[in-house]
Amino acid sequence: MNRGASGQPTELELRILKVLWAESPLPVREIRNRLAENGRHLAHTSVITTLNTMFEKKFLGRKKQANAFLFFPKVTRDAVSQRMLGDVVERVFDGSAASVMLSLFDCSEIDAEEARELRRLFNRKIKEQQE
Amino acid sequence: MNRGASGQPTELELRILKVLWAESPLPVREIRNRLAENGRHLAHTSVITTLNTMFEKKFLGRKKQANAFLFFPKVTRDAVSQRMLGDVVERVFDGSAASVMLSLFDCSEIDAEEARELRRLFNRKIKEQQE
DNA sequence: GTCGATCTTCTAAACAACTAGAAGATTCTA
DNA sequence: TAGAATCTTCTAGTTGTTTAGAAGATCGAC
Repeated sequence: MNRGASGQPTELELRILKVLWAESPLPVREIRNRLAENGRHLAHTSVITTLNTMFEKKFLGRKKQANAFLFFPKVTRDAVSQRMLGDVVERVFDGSAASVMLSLFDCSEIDAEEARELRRLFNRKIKEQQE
Repeated sequence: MNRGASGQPTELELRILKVLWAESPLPVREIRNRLAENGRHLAHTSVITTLNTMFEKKFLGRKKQANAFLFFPKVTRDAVSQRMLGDVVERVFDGSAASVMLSLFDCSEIDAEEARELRRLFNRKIKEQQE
């Protein structure tokens, strides 16, 4: 079993998805430019190859316009995020969401606004569970 | 750049680390048995090969006992968890821990006990930030 | 119609993860 | 000491990701 068998997008695939989540559909050249802006410089054909495998994996759709293809996402950002996070929760934290949150607490910045927002959510959840 | 350049343990490597975090040092045969108990059946030499690459990556240490090696972790569970989670937070959620928590809220079970514990942590954090 | 620009498909190289066989070394036992 | 068991190192095949060149198709300009 290869690690890629998990069905998660790879590092480059995720970058491409991010480009297309921000704006789509886009032609190859445009996607290539956005990647370059993010510091990822690739040959035109390298981008095409990756886009084609993503198309085969059903991560992307495409439609022909004139002579060129336009690509667009077939998966939502939320769905992918959930899956990738869920994968780590499962594999690394043995499925315990609470452990993940504790871990996040230690190593990341959460500003006052966010902290209040999250506390509110917990309050609601605790109330719900008391019903 | 290959995705492996991230320095994170791969799927199999993580499984092996988990075995050794639970008990160490252990000889190859024992590690192999524990993996098999978890549904991962591998040839003896496959396990050795992987252990050796993990040794080269400094994930593991080893010491000779009689004719065999005993392997033990050189990285803590907390450190690896933090790094792997941090990687996803960065790559998928653009560094926003709050987004991750919101996402966790939607898709995972958090029981009443945990919810109260987490609320308590948020309360403390909010107080700290008010100072 | 031809030339050049642009787009695609086909092919393939490099590398890492995973897998495991063959062969050599060591130790244990009879 | 001979043979069996066990352990290691060496080697190598398969697959997936990333990278990109070569060659063919298409379109616009002149």
